[in-house]
Amino acid sequence: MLKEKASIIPHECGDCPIRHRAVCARCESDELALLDQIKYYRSYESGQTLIWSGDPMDFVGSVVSGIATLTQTMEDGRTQMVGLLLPSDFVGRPGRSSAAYDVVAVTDMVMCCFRKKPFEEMMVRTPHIAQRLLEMTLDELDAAREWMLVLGRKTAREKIASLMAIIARRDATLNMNGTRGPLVFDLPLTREAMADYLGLTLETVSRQVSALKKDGVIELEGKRRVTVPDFNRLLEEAGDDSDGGMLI
Amino acid sequence: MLKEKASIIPHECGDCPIRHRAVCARCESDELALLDQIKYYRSYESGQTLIWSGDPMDFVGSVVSGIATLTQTMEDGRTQMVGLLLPSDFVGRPGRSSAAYDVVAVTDMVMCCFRKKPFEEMMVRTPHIAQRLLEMTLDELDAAREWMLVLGRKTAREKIASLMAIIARRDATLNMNGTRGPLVFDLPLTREAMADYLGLTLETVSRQVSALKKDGVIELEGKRRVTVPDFNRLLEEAGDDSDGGMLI
DNA sequence: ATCCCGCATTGATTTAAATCAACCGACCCT
DNA sequence: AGGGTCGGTTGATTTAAATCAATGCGGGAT
Repeated sequence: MLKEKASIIPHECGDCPIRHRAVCARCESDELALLDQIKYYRSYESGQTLIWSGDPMDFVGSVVSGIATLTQTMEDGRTQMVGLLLPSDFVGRPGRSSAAYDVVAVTDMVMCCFRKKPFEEMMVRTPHIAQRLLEMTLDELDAAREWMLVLGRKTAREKIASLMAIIARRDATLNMNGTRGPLVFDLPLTREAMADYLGLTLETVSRQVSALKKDGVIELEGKRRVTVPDFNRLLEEAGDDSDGGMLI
Repeated sequence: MLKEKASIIPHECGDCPIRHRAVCARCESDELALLDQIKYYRSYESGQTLIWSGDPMDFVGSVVSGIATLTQTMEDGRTQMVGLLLPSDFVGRPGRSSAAYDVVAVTDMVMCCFRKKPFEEMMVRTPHIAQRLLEMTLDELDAAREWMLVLGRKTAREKIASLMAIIARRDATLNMNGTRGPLVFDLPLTREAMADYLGLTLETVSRQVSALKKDGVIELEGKRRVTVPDFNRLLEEAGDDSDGGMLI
């Protein structure tokens, strides 16, 4: 792995890839200029822990590129993923002094950070930021509740199918693949991370992925590249209303 | 059950029991006066479904008294509770036209409702409302993530203990029982509702409640009234850091 | 009283997923 | 080339919880 350390990647907000999806999405250009003054970029390597649960949190920020996980761990080591952070997702909670979860990079990533204090002050004066953050938080809450159904009531096979459907769907929206026909995407997670997301063991994940492949629900190229020949079939396997949850 | 139908219970906001915890908590008296103009009360009986998933939602509101559940149901009937609504909790999502979950009263209840349109308009002009709603939504998201750990990684016994701990804790904060010594509270949920919350069957819930009782972790008076002689013991049984999650 | 009905408990058996364990293959590093 | 590590697969066995099945019990209604 070539570790060219491009540790500071300055952007103009104007051509920021997450400009219209992140917490700044609703900001006018004058508000953006203010944010611009307090922002700074940080990059992290795959595998790095950005934030440890319980640590003081002196910044918040947006994922610009790459993927991270939010996880909770019990004393005996059992871990549950509670969030998957994709580009434009917000990290940290204004008004909270210490982190509630571990945040771990699963790919190399770049974050657009704000020191917490100035950001909080700005939030009070800039309703557009609070409005957008509310909207994003409500979306996250919906996603969390969707996952509660997956974790509490679905079988291992349905869980895997649900995860595939979610990744396929977000991949389609992120990359604007409005295409009919087979969906192709890369799993951003290891089998173990998938297990932590789904409340399973990695062996069960491996078995159920193999089973879905054997049954033609998915096709695999290597261990990470997935093709879904029939998205509705996948939704059926996920136990979802086969049209209630169409793309977008 | 005496069905005296006190269907309209007018309150002045000034002496509203949830005044300082609900979505209006941060409002100044002039803002409160505006809310007062668009609010109305509705009451529901235990067992009544306030809102069906998928239905158009033309109001939002706050639970004034009583308890309701938020549930998701799969086609084959498997159901998962995804939220427990207590006094001061907010129902509905500004900006969403149809309900995403069933909302069911588990006791008689009173709601303080706002028609969605006027409420949304008011939110734009009244940052105090949006700020408070953001805060409440972030809290709910934390609670949902806590539940994801419970659902994904805890054993049946730990799940029951976790639920008891949560109910005990909220009962203590709601009723200001800052008392040392044994906690006493009533379970607001049937065994089946507990099962739906925890991703278990009602038989397993019943067995594990009996087991916790046999082991002296809880005491039961009838089927609903619970005494917790040692809260730290309960937290241990829940698999929680035995002091990380103290009251408040 | 007696008959329900909804809620709850308890027991016997089955089963889905966890656990324990071996092994594979790709990639990296001396 | 050889050894090591990491991520992944597959098999055998165990186990926690689900399922199937009775039974208990308290509160209305008749």
